[in-house]
Amino acid sequence: MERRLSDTVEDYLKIIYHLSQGEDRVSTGQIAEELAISPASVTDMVQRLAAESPPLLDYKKHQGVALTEEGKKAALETIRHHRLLELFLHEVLGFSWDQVHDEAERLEHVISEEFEERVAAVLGDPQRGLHGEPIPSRNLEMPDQDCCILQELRPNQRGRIQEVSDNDPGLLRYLGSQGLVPGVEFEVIDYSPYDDNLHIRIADSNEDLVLGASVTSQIQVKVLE
Amino acid sequence: MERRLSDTVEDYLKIIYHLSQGEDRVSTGQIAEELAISPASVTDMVQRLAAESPPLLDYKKHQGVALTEEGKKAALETIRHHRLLELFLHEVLGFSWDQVHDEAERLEHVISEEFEERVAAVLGDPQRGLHGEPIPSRNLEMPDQDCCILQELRPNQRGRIQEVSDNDPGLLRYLGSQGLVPGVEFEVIDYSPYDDNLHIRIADSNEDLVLGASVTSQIQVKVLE
DNA sequence: ACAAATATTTAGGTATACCTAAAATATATA
DNA sequence: TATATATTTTAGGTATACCTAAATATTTGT
Repeated sequence: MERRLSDTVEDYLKIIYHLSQGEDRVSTGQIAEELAISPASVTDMVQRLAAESPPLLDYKKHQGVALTEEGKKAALETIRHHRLLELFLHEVLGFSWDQVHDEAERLEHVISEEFEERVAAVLGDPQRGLHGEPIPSRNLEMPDQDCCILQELRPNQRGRIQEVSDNDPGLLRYLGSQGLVPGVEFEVIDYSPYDDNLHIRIADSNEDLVLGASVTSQIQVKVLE
Repeated sequence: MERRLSDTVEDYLKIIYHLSQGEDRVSTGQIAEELAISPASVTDMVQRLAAESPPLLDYKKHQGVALTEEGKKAALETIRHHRLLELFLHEVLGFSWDQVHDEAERLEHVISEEFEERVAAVLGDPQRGLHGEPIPSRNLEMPDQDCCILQELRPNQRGRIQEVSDNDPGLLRYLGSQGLVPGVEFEVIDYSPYDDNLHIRIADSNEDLVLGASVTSQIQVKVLE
């Protein structure tokens, strides 16, 4: 059970975990897309990971893959590392919230259990990451959160920003500059069906923001009644 | 000039730097020994590194290798990372001085310039590492220190511990328990030529310590008159 | 100086993780 | 339902970084 996985394998499992959100199985094409490698390489790899003992993936030709329990644990371990590291880089070393992703992406594969535990302790065992993401617990339970995508809200609905996607530094700088950070509450004022723009008003503010789909699709919110 | 070197290449350069201390050239056999791989693999690699442009090593068949300026800079960069990380792991995360080496060994290859600079800033731009090692400056100048190995001292000589080797956790725990840490002054009381034992007395202490060659060879000292 | 011992290099081979091109299978459309 | 399109897989190939066994060069001892 205590196999040491390569950085590459950890990346595959992590990506498959993320792509599995809401989906039953994940296609090799999607994985290739995300990892920016050829579909043939992905087929190669997923066959190998499904052939491990115990297998990390469930794979059936032409039907995509799903994580096994084993693979899911490994993915959550890496995701826990990533999110703890992002928070640590910000809180302790003063990285800005758009700088942490790339650094964490490399560090997540090499830190020890010891490092993970000391970082968690220094941060006070946080439940949420820098961008609002839930952090899997030490025993790798992922807290489930019921939230939806800002893009899906319509006028008169109110919500609270729960999580923003962490991998586009430019987007993060923009969100930061507009005050669109986890915890902030807002109301949807208007919606334009043609360009999919959403007009929102942040609580305790009198300026409206007009956000396109490429922004609203990257923000997870909790709907407030 | 800004090539990205693999972890493996960085390890070769670092080891060659360390083995070069005092030596003109380093043999492939020595490198193989240190890296615990076969001499044939080392020959392979050093030929490749000498063939790079610009070359990282100077290599002549059967005559060992020496670092080029380029190779030396790369080695010092990795060594700077390593020593800053060891200090950081101890000071900020509370790792003990025998735990830091292995962790730093993995982290040193993946941290960015940004990370390096922030860590250096948090630590107050330290000149010496956790085990007393000189830390190369940001512009990769290695402060030269004139010190010698404790093993070479003889009765009536006094000295100050300058640096202890960082890679053997057991040895480090022992040294720590005996108060043999950088900065400590002592006097050599006796020397046994047959077993190469050194009897020393730590300043402001009344116990003698008897240290074998496997210990005294791992401690660098500055001789005091 | 020369043989024996030691060190180094060459040759050929392995696993990982990627690639392209071609073949096979699935899905969509007429 | 048959064909066109898109997706996935197979086959064969590359670079890195290691290996063992055999060949070659160097060093050591007499």
